[in-house]
Amino acid sequence: MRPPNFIEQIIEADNASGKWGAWTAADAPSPDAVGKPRVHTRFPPEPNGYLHIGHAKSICLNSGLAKKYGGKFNLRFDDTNPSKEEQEYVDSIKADIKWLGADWDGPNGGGLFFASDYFEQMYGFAVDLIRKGKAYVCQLSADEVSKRRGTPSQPATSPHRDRPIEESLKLFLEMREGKHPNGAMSLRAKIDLASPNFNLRDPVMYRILHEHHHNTGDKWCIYPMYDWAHGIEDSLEQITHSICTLEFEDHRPLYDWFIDALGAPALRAGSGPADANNKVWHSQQIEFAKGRPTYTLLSKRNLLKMVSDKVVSGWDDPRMPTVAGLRRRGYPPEAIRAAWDEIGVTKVESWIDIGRIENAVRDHLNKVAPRYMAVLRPLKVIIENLPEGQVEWLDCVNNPEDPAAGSRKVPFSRELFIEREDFMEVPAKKFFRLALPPTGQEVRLRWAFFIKCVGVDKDPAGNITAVRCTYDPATRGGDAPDGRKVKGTLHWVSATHALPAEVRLFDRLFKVEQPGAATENFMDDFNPHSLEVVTAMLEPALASARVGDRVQFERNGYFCLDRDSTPGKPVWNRTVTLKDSWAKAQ
RNA sequence: AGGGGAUUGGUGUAACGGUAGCACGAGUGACUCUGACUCACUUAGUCUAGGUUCGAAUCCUAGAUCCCCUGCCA
Repeated sequence: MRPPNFIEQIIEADNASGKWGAWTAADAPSPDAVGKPRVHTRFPPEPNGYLHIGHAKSICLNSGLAKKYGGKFNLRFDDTNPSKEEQEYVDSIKADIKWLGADWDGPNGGGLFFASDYFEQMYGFAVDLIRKGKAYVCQLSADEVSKRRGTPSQPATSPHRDRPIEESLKLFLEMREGKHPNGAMSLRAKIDLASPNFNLRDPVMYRILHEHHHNTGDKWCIYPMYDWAHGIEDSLEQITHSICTLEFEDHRPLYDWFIDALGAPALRAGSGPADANNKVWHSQQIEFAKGRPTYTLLSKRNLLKMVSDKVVSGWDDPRMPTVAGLRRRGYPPEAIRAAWDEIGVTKVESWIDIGRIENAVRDHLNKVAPRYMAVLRPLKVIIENLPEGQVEWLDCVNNPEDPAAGSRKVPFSRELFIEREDFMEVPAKKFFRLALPPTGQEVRLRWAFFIKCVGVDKDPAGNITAVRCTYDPATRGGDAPDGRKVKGTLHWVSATHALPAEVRLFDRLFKVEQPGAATENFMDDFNPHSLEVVTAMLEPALASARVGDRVQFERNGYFCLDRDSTPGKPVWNRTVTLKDSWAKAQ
């Protein structure tokens, strides 16, 4: 068991002290959770883009915590800015999260929410704050607010700060009623114009935006800002631990200020549930560091540029670090979850070796992916002592790691394909595969027969067109009755039964670990060879594969049937290669 | 400049005043009907300088380096 991370330590301390109270029969995630300490997390995406592997960290963290501590996990769309948000993103985010296995409506699900569902309550809370003298309507333009922001040593200013409460109330109502154009005024919290933390210099709570909202339509023309809205959303959903990334650390005083301003004066950060003394549920904001995978870009701007410049085929291009891309590439959600769990959660900003994530993919697929034989770069082999037309159907083990996976029949005939790189006329040192005599040794064709090379055919240009071999019928199944051993085992496909297929071999999108670090322009580091397309020969059993199926092509890697496949024209994506110590040694 | 954070092998992490450990990577070997998987061994670390202490990654002082903050974005 890995040791608890710092967030888990906080939760365990809270559970021990009873800070958040216990689940009641009315709201427990399950009957046996009643009376147990509350742990309630959420993932609050803004629906303005596609989810990527970095978001997956937060999703796994938050939903994993709910599961681990028998609590609840909410999916909540933080849809407070209609000018950037669209229904399309709501749908894709839901699909991605579901696929990742974060159960907002499963056993530890707390439900699906929208910040926009709280707009009316937020408005009421804002009026409360104005009445308490803690917020005011400011008629400075955005530009002027910015100019008057001050410096670390000079406080900000606003001429409207001491406006009478009644006047702010009236103007705020007019804002809501649409009597003023965008930017004419805003509602600001009255906090501290001289604070060294600029977030506290009377931050804007509401701005005027005459825009259509994907959820509330045209009901509103004022929209709450993140800092004002987020704590309320957490509070209304009785979130216990509000987990966000490091850049919100200096927003925490503001998060706490707003909740305190609404509740009892004695509230402190993470003070817990509402009770007689606490009018407002005060969630605890906790910040953790994002993880940046090497050879990868995650910023929305940069991903968008790759999509619009068409250097990738779209947001779900299998080379993209988006959840949709990874899914299409064949990454199993279990592997993504395992990878982030192994990597851990801290406040240290770090680079994540992309190889770790790939390893997690191999690790999972090794256990579950059925094996097949497919030749990526075919070289013809002719078995001279096997008569034309004769077909041997051989039993092949589907998954040596999983006896329950059973076996299948694979045809063996006079003409076969093997991998080009599995043959050398003159074998290199420690090359255990097929080679010309006298140095060439006997090799095994997997689950089939031992074969020996007896010659090669070449075209006039000297290119090898076929390798001539003989087989030993006594080695049927792949073992010699006399006990002799071979050093190499090759995968193969019967040429007459082979299924041609397009196979897309992906490599990293960038040539360097930290794209853009050297020249500011990340496209300087773009890897022009990140996609290679080959026509491979597959064993016939693969004909029944369905889109999304994940299999191992023996000795080649893990592959996933792409949605571009059409009947008779399959397209396979290489998810990840197998480790290859032979290639590495070369 | 001011404010908020961070710093342990190549990478990611653990330690909560008491033996610096784990995982990944890398290297070597064993095994093998996938040069995969698995197994064994090896490799390498507390940002710096002082101080407190029997004892410091941990506490104190000073410094260094890196990240974030002056949107009516989230």
